[in-house]
This record gives sequence, C-alpha cells and structure tokens, in this order.
Amino acid sequence: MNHTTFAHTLKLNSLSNTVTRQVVFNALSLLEKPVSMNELIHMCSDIDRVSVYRTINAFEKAGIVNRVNVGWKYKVELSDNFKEHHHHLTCVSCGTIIDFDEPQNLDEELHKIALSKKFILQNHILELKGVCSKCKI
Amino acid sequence: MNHTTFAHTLKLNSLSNTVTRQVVFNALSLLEKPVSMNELIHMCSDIDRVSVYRTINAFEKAGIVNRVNVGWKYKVELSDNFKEHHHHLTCVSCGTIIDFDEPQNLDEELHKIALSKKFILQNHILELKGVCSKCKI
DNA sequence: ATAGTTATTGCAATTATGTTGCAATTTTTG
DNA sequence: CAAAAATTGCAACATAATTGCAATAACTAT
Repeated sequence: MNHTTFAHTLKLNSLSNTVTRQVVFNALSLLEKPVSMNELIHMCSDIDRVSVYRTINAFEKAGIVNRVNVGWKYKVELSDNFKEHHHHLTCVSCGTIIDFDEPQNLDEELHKIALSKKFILQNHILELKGVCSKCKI
Repeated sequence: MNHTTFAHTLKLNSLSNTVTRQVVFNALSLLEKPVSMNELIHMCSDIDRVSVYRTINAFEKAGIVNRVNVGWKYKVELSDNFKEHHHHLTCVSCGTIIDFDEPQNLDEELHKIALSKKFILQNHILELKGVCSKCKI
C-alpha cells in the first residue's frame, strides 16, 4: 500500500501541486498524530482557513487523508497510503490517541462479513476507547 | 451487558427522569438505527432543539447512547447497554448502515492490545466502509 | 400529599464549524 | 513565455452546537 509519492498522487487526481497543498501535507507528515481542523489551521497560519478546509476536502477525495472520530468531533491524519495501516486507542479522558497494529486475521474475517452482507469492502476502522495510563487515578 | 433499565441508569447518574428524556429515549428505541441530530430533533418535535442536544450529551456521559461516524457527520444510537453489542457496515455511496455481529475472538484480542498499551478498555468501535448491493453498478 | 429544594427546560443570543461566489493570483500546458 | 485552467483569499453565508437565565418540572423529606 505504501510508497505512493505525494506529487504523484496529486497528478493522478488532477490536482495542482501548490504551495498550499505542500504546506498542509508537511504539517500532517510532521505530526504523525491526528489533528483537529482548528489545530491544522493554526499550524498553517499563512494559509487561509477556507483553503485548509478545501485542501482537506480534496485530500480526502484523493485518498491522502482520513478523518478520525474523537468524541463529538473528528481529527485528520494521513491515510494508509502515506502511513502504515493502523488503528487507534483513544483516551476518553484526555483525548490522547495511540496507534496500534491490525489484529491478526482481522482483515480476512471482515471480508467474510462483508461478503455475507453483499458489501464491497473498501476500508475499515477499528477504534478502541478507554483510559490511558496517565489518566488512571 | 444488557438488562439495565433506563430509569435505573438515570438514577445511577443523578439524572432526573423527565418527560423530555423519556421522549428522546423512546425515539431512539423505536428506530433501532442510528439517526442524525436533525432527524432526532424532528422526531421529538415538541421538544426544543437545545434540549435534545443537552439530552444527548447527558445520555452519552451516562453511557446510554453512542455516536457513529457517517462521512463528515455523526449519528446517534442506543449504546450496548440498551441494545446488543454490534458493529456497522456503512455504504459510502448511499449512507445505508447495516449492523453486524462481533467477529469471533475480537474482544479477547483487543483486550490484549489495550493491556500492552496500558489502557483500560471501555468500549470499541469497528466500522466497515464499502459499497452496498444496491449501489453496485 | 405538599412545601421547599434542586434539576431541567425553553427561549434568545452567541460561538463554532464548514461552505460558497467571485476577483486576483498561481500553476500548468503547449 | 503566453494562454488556459486551477487555486487562493476575502467576505458573506449556512449550519451545528453551546451558553445564560428566568420559568417550570421533578425530587426530597416531612
């Protein structure tokens, strides 16, 4: 899955390789953690709010980013094409997100399920919710 | 997991058993499908928008409802305490949500993962995304 | 059952989040 | 390098969610 370059992905999706998009992509690469739109907008302070939103929309359609649920809101992170496939453990207390790898045999199992429901499986999300070690009393 | 009564859960969480809360709970019970806040607000037309929001907030803290991601937005449904534990298959094309049961051994597997990351596991969400049989071309 | 206390509700206003139209600018193409 | 196409910033708009507060409903202990 990995090894697609950013520039190549843009071209494949008929998107111009602009400074704005590079800045947003770099911000996401540096972090390696999902960020809220607000955080991202602040990180890319030279770029207009609207453009960050539009960039993320375009990136999502092009499969460059994913959105991750955190409580009521969502955060954004680079997709599996630019980061290894993984899942999240989210602390319900402080919101910390920790990555973990795919449990064994899960993928195979899920394809069986999708087949039985006549779905074409595109993607899956596995989110664990709990309390992290810092927030234990 | 099941068998908690609504009234009992309210009491445990120091929440009054009000008409508003009963109406919202009933609406969710009738549906058996996740609903958007807007849909829920319309279903509970005698109740003020704000109160529906406040009710769902309170219900979430009390573990009565969960939020489910659907694209950019989320929907609300009764939690595992009031409905059997299950997961979702969401059609990326038409938004249809289909329930499916827990894959075998998943729970055990996830507890191992949480332990290795020193998390206390409270809940997990497994979402499959794909295309449903109707939306296949 | 009822008075007193506490929690909840509705309303109006506000904040937060996300989108649109359009002229100016940047990127791409040849 | 010039023309065409795509993207950006700005201002305005749209939608979603929250807050403060007075009025009302629910709970508690007699």
